[in-house]
Amino acid sequence: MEKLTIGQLAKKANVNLETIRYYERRGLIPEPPRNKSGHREYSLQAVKRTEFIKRSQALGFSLKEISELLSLRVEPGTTCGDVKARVEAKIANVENRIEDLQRIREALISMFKKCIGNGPVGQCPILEELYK
Amino acid sequence: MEKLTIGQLAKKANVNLETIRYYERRGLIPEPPRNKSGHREYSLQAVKRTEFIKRSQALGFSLKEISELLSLRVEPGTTCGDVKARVEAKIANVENRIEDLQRIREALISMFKKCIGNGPVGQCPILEELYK
DNA sequence: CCTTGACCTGTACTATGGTACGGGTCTTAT
DNA sequence: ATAAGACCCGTACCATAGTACAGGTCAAGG
Repeated sequence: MEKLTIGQLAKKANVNLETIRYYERRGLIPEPPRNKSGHREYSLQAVKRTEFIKRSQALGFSLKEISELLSLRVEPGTTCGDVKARVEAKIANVENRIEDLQRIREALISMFKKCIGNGPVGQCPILEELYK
Repeated sequence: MEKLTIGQLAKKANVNLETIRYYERRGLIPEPPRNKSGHREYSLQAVKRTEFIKRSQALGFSLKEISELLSLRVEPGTTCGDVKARVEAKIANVENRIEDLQRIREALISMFKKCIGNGPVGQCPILEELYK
């Protein structure tokens, strides 16, 4: 069974070494055994765990939510539906954020159109609208 | 000319009193004159300034960007086009964020569909996909 | 007279997700 | 033998946008 140092794990998982120690402090990565010098010894499982965290982050989950997902995996009595519910909630959350941004986009575009783009800033319709 | 205390300004602009002092430290609100007791004395202009900040924030501008917008108003030689360019950049930025979120949404929905939703968490296709 | 409320200053703390650094130990190669 | 490199721990620092709190002053009302 291959063993990795923290530096090797960081390289394999493509994260900063300090990030690994941070995830350990946050409980996202289990504390690994130590060798006789007190150095952390990781298995290849730790690479997968780290990648899981990164993939979940890329899908919009916070580290707190990721801990919860990881807990689901080990809590007795948890079903697939529990995981599915998290994903469903996240989908709703992402959709809300998209709608907020679309409203913002509309407002910005409407301001943008009002401004001819030349002339002094004193009569800028954009600033006037923002400034009331 | 009506004068407002910091508390009255906070109430009128619907923000926390500490937020006003924070904006002053950040240079977003000019330091107002003081009365004989050293208390800040605001004009009604300060309400407008605070509302400008809040409106701009709601459109996705950071406090740093808002300071820049405010500086444009007073820098000599600034044109309306300078403001317009900021808005255009922000529109592009918002559109990018929308696209990112839409990709995330698609990925989440595809995971969601793969999961039947019953059965133990051990075989959950969502966790399997994330965990690789 | 003295308490209450609103203000003052400066600093610390919140959340989020890390990153950096100082000082110490341990292994490995030259 | 010793210097380099990787690791250890604990703490401080980064950005963002505030919020809270301690300890002090001041004016007005009961």
